[in-house]
Amino acid sequence: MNMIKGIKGVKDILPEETSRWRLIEETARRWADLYGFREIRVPIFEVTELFARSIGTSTDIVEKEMYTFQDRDGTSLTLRPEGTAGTVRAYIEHHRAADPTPQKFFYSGPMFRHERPQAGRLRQFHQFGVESFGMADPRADVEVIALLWRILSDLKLPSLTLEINNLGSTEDRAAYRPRLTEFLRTVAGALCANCRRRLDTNPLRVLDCKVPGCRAETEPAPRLADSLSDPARTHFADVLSGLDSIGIPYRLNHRLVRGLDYYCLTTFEVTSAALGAQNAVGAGGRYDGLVEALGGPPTPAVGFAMGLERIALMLPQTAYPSSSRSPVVYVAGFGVSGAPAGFSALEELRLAGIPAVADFRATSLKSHLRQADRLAVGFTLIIGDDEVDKGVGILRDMNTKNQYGVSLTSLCGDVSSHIRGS
RNA sequence: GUGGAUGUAGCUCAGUUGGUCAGAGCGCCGGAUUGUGGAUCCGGAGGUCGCGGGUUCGACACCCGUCAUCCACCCCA
Repeated sequence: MNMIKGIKGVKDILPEETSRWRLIEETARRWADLYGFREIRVPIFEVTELFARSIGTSTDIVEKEMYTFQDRDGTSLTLRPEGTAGTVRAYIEHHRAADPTPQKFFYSGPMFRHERPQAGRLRQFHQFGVESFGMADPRADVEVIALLWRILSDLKLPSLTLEINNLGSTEDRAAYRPRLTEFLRTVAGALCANCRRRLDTNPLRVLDCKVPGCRAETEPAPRLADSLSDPARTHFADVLSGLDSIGIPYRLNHRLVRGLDYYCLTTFEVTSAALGAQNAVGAGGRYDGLVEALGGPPTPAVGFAMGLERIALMLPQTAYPSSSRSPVVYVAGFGVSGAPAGFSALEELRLAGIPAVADFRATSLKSHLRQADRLAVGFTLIIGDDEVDKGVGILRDMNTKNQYGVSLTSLCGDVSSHIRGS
């Protein structure tokens, strides 16, 4: 029989790892809460066209990375490759624009992209993200960036850098693009093969190329910053001064270009030197045109997404609680009358709100105590045949080795008073 | 999609130019301790050497193919 294995690039998160995942998710939720974002849960699959229209048809994600399949009626559906599209769709569909309160959402969950797996890159991965709708004010950008920074800082992730850039308005970029393309043609011979191809498809990305030769050649390229309209400049200046005013450190990076088509004005990315090649921990930006492009009212918006497994990868060991003995009672019931009495006691403790465990494989007291030790419980309740005869169990403190008699008829009260006393 | 590295016990890994090389440590189960955990000692279970071909008297080792994993390119969170 063939072993059925997990899908390439899709990982199990085992119990040993879930505590660090909880820490990450709970930290993110707590801060999002503090900043007035409310949780939204949108489907993990949508009509394919939603992603094609929002992310951009010429992006790698849409061109070759989507998990797309046909529904029974022939409709093309896609497993979400990111969270913004679905959130925007829900925002429009439920007429949230008509709600007078701020429409600020956060989400958390799996995303799917058919890429070659490597360190920090999986086919099913998890993102936590936020979207802030309706506010064109630069303080909305700052608020979102601050939230991202606060979450990552709270998690004490090492060597973080926040990079930020101004992409200008859609019109600014349209005006800049031919100027850049014109320049790039003059140095095309010295660029890498990928960049020569990108010259036509997405010239802005050439600026973001990591090949040293390309970087050197494009150094004298005309800068987008020089083609920006006054409103775009002012907006960006206000974002930067906003970050300054609340103490968020950043670095300007005029080469920073996000991969998704919908970004405009502010774009940002937090990277860590502690990761491998895939070093982006979180990223986002403003996407003022997207809601309208998807059939909603003109709506300014900003958001970010962060990669949960990348954070899990770099979360310091000290960040989550070490395994000290927990206030759990292991019930060691053994012998012809002790085993059933132990099983009843186990349930009794649980109903009284006392965490209790047992290993039904163990038959001797020795093997029970070994399991209790492995499970790192604080106490073991020993119930053998002798105890049943006397109507008294033995509660053993696993740290001090002290043992106390507890009445089997008033078990929970006796046990909990000893637990509290320790 | 492209490249490189690696696949031997549950885990981490040895295995010398092909000739008792099917091994160690940890873990697991049991015993020493007939009802008291962690330490020590002793014993035991556990492997189609990723898979399929080929070369050879003989392959865990060499060759070819294949699959998987990891890392990098690309791209991105």
